[in-house]
Amino acid sequence: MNARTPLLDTPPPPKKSFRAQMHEAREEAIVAAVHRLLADKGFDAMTVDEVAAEAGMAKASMYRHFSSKEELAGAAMVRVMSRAHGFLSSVSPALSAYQRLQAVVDWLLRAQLAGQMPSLPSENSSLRSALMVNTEYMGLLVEISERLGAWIEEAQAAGDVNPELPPIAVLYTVYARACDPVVGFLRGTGQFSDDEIVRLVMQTCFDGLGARRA
Amino acid sequence: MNARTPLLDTPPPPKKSFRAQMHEAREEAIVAAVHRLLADKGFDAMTVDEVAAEAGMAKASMYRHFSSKEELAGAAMVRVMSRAHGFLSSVSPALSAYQRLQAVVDWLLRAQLAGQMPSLPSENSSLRSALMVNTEYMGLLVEISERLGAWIEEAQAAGDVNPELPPIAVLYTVYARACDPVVGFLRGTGQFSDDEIVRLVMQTCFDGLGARRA
DNA sequence: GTCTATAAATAGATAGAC
DNA sequence: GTCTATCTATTTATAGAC
Repeated sequence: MNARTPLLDTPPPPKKSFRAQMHEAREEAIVAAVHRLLADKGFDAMTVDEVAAEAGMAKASMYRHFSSKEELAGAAMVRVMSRAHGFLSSVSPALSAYQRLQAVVDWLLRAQLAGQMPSLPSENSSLRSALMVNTEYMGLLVEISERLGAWIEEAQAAGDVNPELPPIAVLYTVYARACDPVVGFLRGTGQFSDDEIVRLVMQTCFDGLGARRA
Repeated sequence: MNARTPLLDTPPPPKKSFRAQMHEAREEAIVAAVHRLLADKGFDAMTVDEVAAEAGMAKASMYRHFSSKEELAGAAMVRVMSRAHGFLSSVSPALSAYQRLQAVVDWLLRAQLAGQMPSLPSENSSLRSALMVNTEYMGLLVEISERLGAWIEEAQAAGDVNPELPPIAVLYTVYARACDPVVGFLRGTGQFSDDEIVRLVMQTCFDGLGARRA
């Protein structure tokens, strides 16, 4: 395909009717509600009645947009992954790979503190299989993983990340910060500010519990 | 109280009727089923019908032993805490505090790998409040926390655990290994043995992701 | 004490009027 | 397209016979 035919790639970009805008606004309200409830109580405990109530519409109307609870959660997860992807793109390439990874963990922890990190069900769930066949979700997941994977190998080559660790283990450890219960535990004590919590968890994540002897 | 009056502390220890033994055996079957299902799918997704089926009895019979789903989960959690408490008591006092903490994390990770670690619901759950008023559970939790807390401070005094970290943060980080999703992720790849998974997670836990420079 | 049968409430999902 | 009203299945929990 020729680069001189952009119309074929982006047909009518600023051509949204009023109805279409309303449609998107309502869908956004639904996804936002799912996003919040998913972070608040998880997929199993979330009910579609709650979602409809929080989105401010009738349940049947909601089902015109999304045809199942799994699809609702999928849309919310795509939103989360989109934001993560957007953040990755915003990280300054001037930073070292190690610093970029730290920025990612920082972002994940702050997103969790802000109540924006959905808690997915423990494996063996209907949601897991629904997400696996969600091409938009999986595409974002793969792209994020590849980008982070490259950063990890770069940081290992630079001697900043322990080169003995398999990159996949480092990647999963970074991902796991998105649902690290230590964040909630520490906040529950009431002894720490959000900044302190982020600092503590980041320190244990990158430096470990053990003392670093000189 | 005099040490020469043990009967007052342990009234009729080996005085169990056959019926009482059957009673306990059935209760154990129930708790074991809850334990397994809780680890498998979590509290919200677990149904009492499943528990009764797996325990091999009618649901109504089960309700004679435990009067609610929360109580079922509470009993299973008490069992988990009892095992943890028993493990703590079995750790050799000859080990350094740091080594004892490592033994605890090792035990938690292997328990999770064996599918014996219940996944509790994300805060704001009926189970949380039920556990908070379960005196047996809370008593075990406090005792375990105090013992681990002492080990942590001892390890910090010895210069083995980073003394800049608040002990409570170290404690929570240790606890969190019981539900670390990295374990399941790594197993899902099929690339690592259980021993390798334990080694990798323990390394990231105690040494962090960052390289340890000489 | 254990069972079968059932109640009572709630879940996800749809019908059909407007 | 949105709503009210409803369906169907499932869930927690109990009644009552044995």
